[in-house]
This record gives sequence, C-alpha cells and structure tokens, in this order.
Amino acid sequence: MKLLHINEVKKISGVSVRTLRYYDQMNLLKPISKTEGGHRLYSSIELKKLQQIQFLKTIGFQLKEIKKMLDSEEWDWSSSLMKQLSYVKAQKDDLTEIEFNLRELINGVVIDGEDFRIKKLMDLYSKKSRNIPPYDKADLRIRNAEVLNKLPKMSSTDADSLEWIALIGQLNKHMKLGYSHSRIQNIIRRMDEKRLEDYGGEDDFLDELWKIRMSPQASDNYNLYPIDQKVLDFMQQAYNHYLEKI
Amino acid sequence: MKLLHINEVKKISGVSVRTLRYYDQMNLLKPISKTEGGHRLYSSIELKKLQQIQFLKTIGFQLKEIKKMLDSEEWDWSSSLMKQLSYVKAQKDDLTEIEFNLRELINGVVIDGEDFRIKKLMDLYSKKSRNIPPYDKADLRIRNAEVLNKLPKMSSTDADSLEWIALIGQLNKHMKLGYSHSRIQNIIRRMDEKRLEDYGGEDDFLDELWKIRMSPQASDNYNLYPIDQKVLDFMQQAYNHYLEKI
DNA sequence: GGTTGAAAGTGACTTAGCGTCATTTTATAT
DNA sequence: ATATAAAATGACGCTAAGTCACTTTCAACC
Repeated sequence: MKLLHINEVKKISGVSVRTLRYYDQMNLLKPISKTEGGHRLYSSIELKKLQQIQFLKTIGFQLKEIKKMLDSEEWDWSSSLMKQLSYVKAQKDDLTEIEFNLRELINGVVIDGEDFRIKKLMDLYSKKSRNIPPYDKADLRIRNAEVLNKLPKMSSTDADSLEWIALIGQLNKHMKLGYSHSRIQNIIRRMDEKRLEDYGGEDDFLDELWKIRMSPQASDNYNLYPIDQKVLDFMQQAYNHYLEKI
Repeated sequence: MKLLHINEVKKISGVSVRTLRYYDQMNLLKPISKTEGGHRLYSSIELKKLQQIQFLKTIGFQLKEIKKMLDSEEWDWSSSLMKQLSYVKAQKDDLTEIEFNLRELINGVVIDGEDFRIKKLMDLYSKKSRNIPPYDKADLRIRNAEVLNKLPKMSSTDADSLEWIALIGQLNKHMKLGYSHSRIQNIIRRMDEKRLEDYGGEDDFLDELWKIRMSPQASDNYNLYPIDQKVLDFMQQAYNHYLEKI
C-alpha cells in the first residue's frame, strides 16, 4: 500500500495543506502514520474519509458534527439530515426576508432618488421600536415589515429593477444591429412583458412611469438608472416597431 | 438632556451591555461622555444611531460596512444596497442547492431505511469529485484569463458587475458636481477599493485591466459595459485627483 | 464617613475554518 | 555535502459578540 505525502493528498483532493493539518489537529482526519522526521503519511482509507468529509460539508454540516458522525459506527443519519434540512430552510427563510427588504429599499432609493429617503425609513423604524422595550428577534422582523408597507405603492409591487438595468444594458450593447433586428425585438418584448408583470398594466400611474422612463429627463427627475439619450431614442424606435407588428 | 447609563440603554434598545461596550471599542457607537469613574453615558442621539445600526443589521450588513456608512455623510446607498442584494442572492442560491442535496439524501435514507444508502451516495460523490481537476495555484494563472469575463458587462446574476454598473451610473449622474467633490471622490474611492477586492491588486495584469477600463475602446474589444467617453474622461480626472490626495 | 451590594469597568478566552506569514527541520537530488 | 523544495510548528487574523474572572465605581444606608 502506497502512502501519500500531504502535498500529494492536496493535489488529489483539492484540500489545502493547512486544512489537512487542521483536520489532524482537530482529530477529524489523522494520517495513518508519520515518517521519522514527523511528516504526515496518508493511505487511501484517509483519502476516502476525506472525501466523505468534503461531501458532508457541501450539505452544510459543521466539522464538529461531521466528526461525531464519522466517529460513531451507527449514526442516526435520517434524524441528522432532517435536522439539517430544517436548519437550512430557516436560514433560507431569513435570507428571503432580507432579500425582500432589500428590494423594497432599493426601489425606494432608486425611485425617490435621494439619500434622505433611506434615512427617513430608518428614522421611522427607530420611532416605532422605541415604544417596544423587550428585545425579541421575531418581533423585530414583524415591525420591520410594517415599516416597509408604508412605502409608496410602487415598491410594494416588487419591481425587479435589476432586470431593467440588464435589459437596458442589452439594448445599449446591441444597438448597432438596428431596431428591427430580432435580438432587439426580443429584448423589447421582454421589456413589455416585464412592464405588465411588474405593474399589472392596470395602474395608470405605472404606465406613466413607462413613459417617464422614455423621457430624457428621467434621470434628473427620478434618479432612475441613468440612460443615454441615444439609448432612449433607440428604445422608442424599437418599441414603436414592436407595437406595429403585434 | 438626560443621559443614560449603559444598563438603561440596554433596557430600551435590547442591545446587550457587552455589545454596547464592543461597539464603543470598535468606534461604531461611542458614548457621548463618561462619568469621572469611567462609566459610559449615552444621549438620545446615540440611541437613535443604535437603532439605525440595528436596522442595517436586519438587512444583513456587517458592522464594518455599517460603520463606513454612518461615518460618511454622503454615502452611496444605492450601490451598497445593490451589492448587498446580489450577495444575499448568492447566499440563497447556495442554500437552495444544499437544500436540494439534503432532500435527495433524505428521500434515499427514508425510502431505503438503511444507513448504507447514504454511504453509497457518499461513495458516488467521491468518484465524481475525483474527476474534478485538482486545485493548483499554477492553474490560477490560466483561470485568471477568465477574469476578463468577469468585467462589468450586463448580466443580472453577476454580483460584481452590478456594483460596477451602479458606481458608474452614480458617477454619470453626479458629474456636474466636478471631479473633486466629496461625493465623487467617495465613489472613486469605492471603485478603487473594489478594484483591489476583485483583483487583488498584486497582479500587473489586473492593473492593465483598470487601464483598459479607462480606454474608450474597452466596449469594442472586451465586451464591457459600454461607458460614455464623457464619463470615462471624467472618471480619469477624478481618479487622478484621488491618487494625488492619498 | 465607612461599609456594602449592585452595577460598571477591563481583559482574556471561545466560537469555525481555515489563510497567511515566520521560522525551523526534514527529505531529496546532484 | 550541499542546495533547495517541502514539511513541520506556532502565531495572528477574520465576525460579532458570549462568557468568565477579577477590579473599581456608584448610591444608599448606618
């Protein structure tokens, strides 16, 4: 049986030398033996165990847990996995909420266009929370959501401003193809779809916004993502062409 | 103006005494004064700031970021928020994948009801991962060539690109303030920081890229996000000014 | 004014998973 | 034998505090 030096293990597994030494120190993965001079030697058994460790890491377990799992011969895998799943789900829910709050804020900032906007939000938040003395994490989230509901209608529809930016960028990039090119028309169609998705097409105010987007003063008045006059003109042309064809 | 002792601040805000001392130590939230004996005293101003900190924490910012935000009078909120959003999205994607893997495993374990089921899966994984080319620093150079693909171009999923776009957009918008204005210089500083973050700043090759960014042919040659000549010139001016000052 | 107990202070250690030096020792090739 | 690569150990850094240990100050009561 050929024994491997630490650097060879690294090359095979992709795990850094530092990490391997750390695993040794933590008693998570010990080398099968050492040379007289103290250099670590690994066999294929350790290699396999190492890959199991890597796998368990990819599903989010901590090294301590992994150690316990691999140390005990009869581990209750299903209960561990279930527990891990609910933990991961909770984490994801937290992030989903953060993402939601961020989107609301971004819309607020982008549409209102001034930095005091976010400061206002924060002030509102502090006023409300001052009345509620006890600290409770669940409570914080609820109050936060309440504050965000007070934002203008615009943002509560959760417009994906990032995709708008991407679409406009695409338009800009491919302008030289001409407004009737299929690529351009695809982008325009997506924009129109998105306009309907985001704003339902029922609210006059939102159609207004589409027009505002088309106007050269957009960036001055509404602090939207700045768009070149050229791109705006081109978008208008392409949009007209699109409307004629449907 | 009534001043509060640390325990009263804790009762009102829910932030632990240890945390308040930590914030003081980090220069994030300093008490307005101290008693002769060194006890911390807070005013309503600090309370308010504390609640802003808590709010920014709920949307996932780190304390360091929060410090920078609250320290600078004119913070580029939209760029920060965009960056944070893409970061959160990436985190969520990771968790989604973990969740998927976990569900597969649980199904396997639950259906089969035997522990060898998961061990099989793990073996499968080891086989798979063995095919993945090993991590090698020499290889980094090759992959660095792919850095070009990471440059600001329009793709709504690329975290870095979004912030670049936001920053360039901000620059465009506030150009009329002049290149030496603090707001502009803040944006430039962030760009320079970001340049270092993204590319490490150690490789000449990457400095080259910064120069390429500065060249008007960038969008033609490298498929970068198209930037107006005016903005590029302005950016160059502001950047020179920034370099002179540091 | 002295004592006392509560509250405040500081400092050090802990968490996870390594990265990144710095320094010294071992293995290997010539 | 020596040069050099590669290995070893040790220490510090990162987040955002929690926890422990020990010391000092505050406020009130006798």
